[in-house]
Amino acid sequence: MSTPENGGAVYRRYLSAVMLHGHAGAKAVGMGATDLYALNVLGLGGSMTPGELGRRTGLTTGPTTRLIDRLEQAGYVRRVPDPDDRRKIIVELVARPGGLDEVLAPARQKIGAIVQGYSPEQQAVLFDYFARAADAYLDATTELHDKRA
Amino acid sequence: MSTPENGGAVYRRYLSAVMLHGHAGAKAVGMGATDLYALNVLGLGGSMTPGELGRRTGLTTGPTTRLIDRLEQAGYVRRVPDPDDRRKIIVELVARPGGLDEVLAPARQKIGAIVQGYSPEQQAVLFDYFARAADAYLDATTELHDKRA
DNA sequence: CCTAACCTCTTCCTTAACGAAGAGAAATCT
DNA sequence: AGATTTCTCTTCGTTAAGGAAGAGGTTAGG
Repeated sequence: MSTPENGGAVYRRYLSAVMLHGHAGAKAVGMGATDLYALNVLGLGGSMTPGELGRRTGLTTGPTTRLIDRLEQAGYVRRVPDPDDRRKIIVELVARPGGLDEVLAPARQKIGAIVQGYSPEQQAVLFDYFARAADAYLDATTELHDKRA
Repeated sequence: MSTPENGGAVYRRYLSAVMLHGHAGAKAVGMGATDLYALNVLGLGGSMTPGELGRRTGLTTGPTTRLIDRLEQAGYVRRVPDPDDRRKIIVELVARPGGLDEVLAPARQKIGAIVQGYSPEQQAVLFDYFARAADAYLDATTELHDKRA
């Protein structure tokens, strides 16, 4: 069993496994790395314009258009006109049968089973951690992004 | 605060944040997606031959050679001759100052601080979860990989 | 021994993705 | 109203990455 003493190693292994799994899933549905990245950006940031998506993915306008083309053609995303500004377009996620979400679902079920093996109090600790850690990672990611600019 | 009721959403957000952060870090040090993937494979599986690495990354021999070339030139990896079989080469990870690990370190420190905010019993729950979840993800990744073959 | 199998690397070709620059359409400002 | 700014999209050229096929060196089996 793992203890806080070897926590660093345990955590690193966990992170690697998560990243590996995400990447493998993307590959299994024939998706490139930038596409997966963009999907995560949309999942976290909600619907946004191509310009905003390009900014957050670090792409210029040309590749951004084609990134959205790919995602739209694959059915992950939809282009919706902005009612307030007719120059703009809003890119929004779309539930896609047979898509990445379904490919990744088996793993999430396993995780769900693991989590349910804990007591309610323990589960509360886990979910509290998830929420806090997500914020920390998003902060750190923003810093990474700023450093590049 | 998060509760098990909205646990699915919380967890998805957490996963997206982790993946986003890894990808952003890789980009910040000028590393492609496959390179990051290979680094994770090596971190999880330990040193291995180019053939094995190629198999696990889903690459043929040509791109595998150049993948290792890139990683070696960037200082993340080292080629060592296999003492038992002189046809073989062993690729092993190398600690790299200024590399991906250091770029990602600030986030890990934040995570460390979060974890230390919990009681010892709660920390034990977290580390237990990390270990179990890593196994689950690795299993699921293997299944993904097999499905493609 | 000497042939067959194995492992890595090299070479050539194709494909995919990105950046830069500019066109077209719509909103904002004077 | 007219000019400027702001979006998105298109096009062109470049670069990076992957697949296929074969060469060179090494081990294993007849």
